[in-house]
Amino acid sequence: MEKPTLPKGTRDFGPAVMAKRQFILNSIRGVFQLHGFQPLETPTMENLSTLTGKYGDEGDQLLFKILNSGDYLKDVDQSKLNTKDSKLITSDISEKGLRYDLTVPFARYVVMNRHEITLPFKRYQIQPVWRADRPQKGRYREFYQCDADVVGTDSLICEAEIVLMIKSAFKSLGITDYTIKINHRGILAGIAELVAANEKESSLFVAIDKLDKIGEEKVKEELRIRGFGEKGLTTLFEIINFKGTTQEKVEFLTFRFATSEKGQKGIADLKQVFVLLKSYNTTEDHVEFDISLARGLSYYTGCIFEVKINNVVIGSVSGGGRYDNLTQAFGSKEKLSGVGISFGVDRLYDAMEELKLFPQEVNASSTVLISHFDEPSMNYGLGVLQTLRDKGIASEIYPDSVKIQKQFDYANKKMIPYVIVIGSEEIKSQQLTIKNMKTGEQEKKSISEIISFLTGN
RNA sequence: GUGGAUGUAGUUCAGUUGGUUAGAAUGCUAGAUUGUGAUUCUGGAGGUCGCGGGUUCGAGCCCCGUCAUUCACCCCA
Repeated sequence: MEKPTLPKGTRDFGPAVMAKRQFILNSIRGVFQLHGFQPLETPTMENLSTLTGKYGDEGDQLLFKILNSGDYLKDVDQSKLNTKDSKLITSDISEKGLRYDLTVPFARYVVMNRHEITLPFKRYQIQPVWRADRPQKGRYREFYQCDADVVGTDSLICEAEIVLMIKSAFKSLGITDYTIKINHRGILAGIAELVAANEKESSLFVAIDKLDKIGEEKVKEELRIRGFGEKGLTTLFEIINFKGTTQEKVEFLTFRFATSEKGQKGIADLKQVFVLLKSYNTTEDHVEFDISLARGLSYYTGCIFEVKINNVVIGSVSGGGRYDNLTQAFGSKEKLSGVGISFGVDRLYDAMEELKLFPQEVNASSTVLISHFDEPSMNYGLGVLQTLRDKGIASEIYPDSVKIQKQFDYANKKMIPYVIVIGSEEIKSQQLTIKNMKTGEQEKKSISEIISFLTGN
């Protein structure tokens, strides 16, 4: 028989992995709720018309499309079929696709439910998304995103709170060595004006975003190929190579952007965000104003964020920014500004695994296993089991009458810290043996003593 | 979409210039112990060497194809 396999880029999550994933998910969910965000879920599939055109040409190609049900070729024009050009007929044979991110479905939801949403609307969403690219390290075809977005306000308090939420989430995850990079599309636009990028803005942004990865020379090389002149390149690197404190960068750019309206706006926004952070009584630790941060998604218009964990070779674990026009793509006449952040659970997992940051406890399943020497003691154990569960102690009984070694092995494998041993002596004396599986120590206690021992009361 | 690497036991891997019956560790399983494990000892099961073809007297090893996994590019969480 053929061995079953998984589709490329997808994974099963066994109990040990799930325990750790849920630790991450619960931590992030807790942070979102603490900051006043409410949950939202949207369908796995969306109409293709909802998804296409929102992520650029590259993004459209990475959409998973769902074949129409039934006789999907029936109504396709024969001449189109004869061309054998699959792009021509995709719109005829597929009208649904899997969601590519959580922001676009959220925008769709806001437009559809505008009448019952109170602005500003703060929602969080934790669901898998799908992308049809080729998997590699830290890149999957199915992965989870944890998004928190606010729509309906231009307030930069939202930007500041994004920084706070990132800090708070990383604190509860135990990640200490990381950098929140922050920049502004206005600043990038200002740079583009200065180097006369004109129509080539996006290739300029893509190239400078790679600066810390491939280095100055390679970026220059790429930009020359894209048709940028030496004069522009000199100006560009004068700006993005500027080193200094946030304060110094702001002053430097204010000077350079004297004639750029967009650039000035970017500086003013960022300045304000840093002022607000101060009002929150938080430090600027981990926060870095990075002039070369660009981010690919074209819908960002204001501040942009990206979070990297240091000393781990993995892409960014979190990213986000402000977008002014997203709901307009769905025919909203009202201009709703939104700003959001997304955590990539799978990358956080990989990074935390590599840095050995998962607490030992997350693996524990039950607290107690009830083991027994014979059938009468197994039956007696059932009553004990129920008593423990009534007190909220996660517990289980070994369901077969087998030798004690096997029951202990089971407890060890499931990392159950305590085993209660029941035999004829225990039944007679009403004193059960409780064993600490780590130290091997054991003592006899009554059920009520065991309960107060395990619950710590 | 483009390029590289790797496919041998459940798992991690050895396997000589191509030579007889493909090994180890670990895990699994049964027993030294009829009330005590992770750390003793002994036995047992488990492999169409990814798949298909070719070269050869002979292929796990060489050649071609194919599939899978993985890394990088593009792009992205």
